Amino acid sequence: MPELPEAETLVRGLRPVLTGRRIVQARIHHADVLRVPARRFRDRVRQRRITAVERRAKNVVLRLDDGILVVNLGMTGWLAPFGLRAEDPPRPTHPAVTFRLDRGRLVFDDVRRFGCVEALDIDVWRDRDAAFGPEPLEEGFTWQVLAQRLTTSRSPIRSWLLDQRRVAGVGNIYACEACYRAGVHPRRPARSLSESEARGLHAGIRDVLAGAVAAGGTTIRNYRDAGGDPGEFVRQLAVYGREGEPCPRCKTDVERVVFGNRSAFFCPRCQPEPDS
DNA sequence: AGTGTATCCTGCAGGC
DNA sequence: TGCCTGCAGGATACAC
Repeated sequence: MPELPEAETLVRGLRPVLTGRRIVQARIHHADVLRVPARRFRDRVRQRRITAVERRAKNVVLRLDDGILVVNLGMTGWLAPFGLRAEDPPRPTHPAVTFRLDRGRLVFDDVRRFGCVEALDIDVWRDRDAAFGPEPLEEGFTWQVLAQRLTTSRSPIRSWLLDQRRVAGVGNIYACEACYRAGVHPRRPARSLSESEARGLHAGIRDVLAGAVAAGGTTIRNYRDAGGDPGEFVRQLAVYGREGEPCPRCKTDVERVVFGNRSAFFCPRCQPEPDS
């Protein structure tokens, strides 16, 4: 579910209320969101203070005074703060982990439990962090950086964009939307993009992600921010989830095609088929 | 190196 | 109403 804009929105809501808090204890309701035995996890976070709240790729990163707490939200993950804001969010329906804090509590809620919560040593996190591709909204992500990276791969551009080692934080919604904005068919081999198409894709990625952050993310079904509110970007989606509806630009019906196990949405006229 | 398939899990929408 | 199928914002492992 959550891609970069959703994780970023969540982080922005959590940062002011979690920074400086101390984890008194963790309660595990569903150990399958952990990667180590529950007891080991609890021991690693007990009495640790949260020193910073950040995002990397699609992950919520809580820096602790000793180690790092990384939350991958998976498809339906959500972090809900209670007793920390003027108003509490709605009660979680599928709590997996509850962190009791020195004031209030933080609940990791996850319907499908594809998400995961890990307490890592700083050096383990450093390696993990280094394996992600560039953050697309940071200054260093220029169109030249993207164009250069595209040249090494024959994989379809939509699949390429989903690989977190190549560019961090892009998921299926924004990959489809970025391809649309660039006028590039989602199945085009990455290295077949011309220089001007790479420029267009770069702009498409940045604009769609920045727009989605500004709108508080996209809520298709489950996504909620720290206050429990949905994101509004769904109204600005041009193709994702809009099979059979008119392309905003040329009015041709949007199509859906499945490859790499995921649906891709595109306008057959604005994003012509690759030669095959 | 790429692709298709399967897996984890729950919920919901649509067809009959 | 109930049952069935397919689908879902992610990530990974496998065989070919």
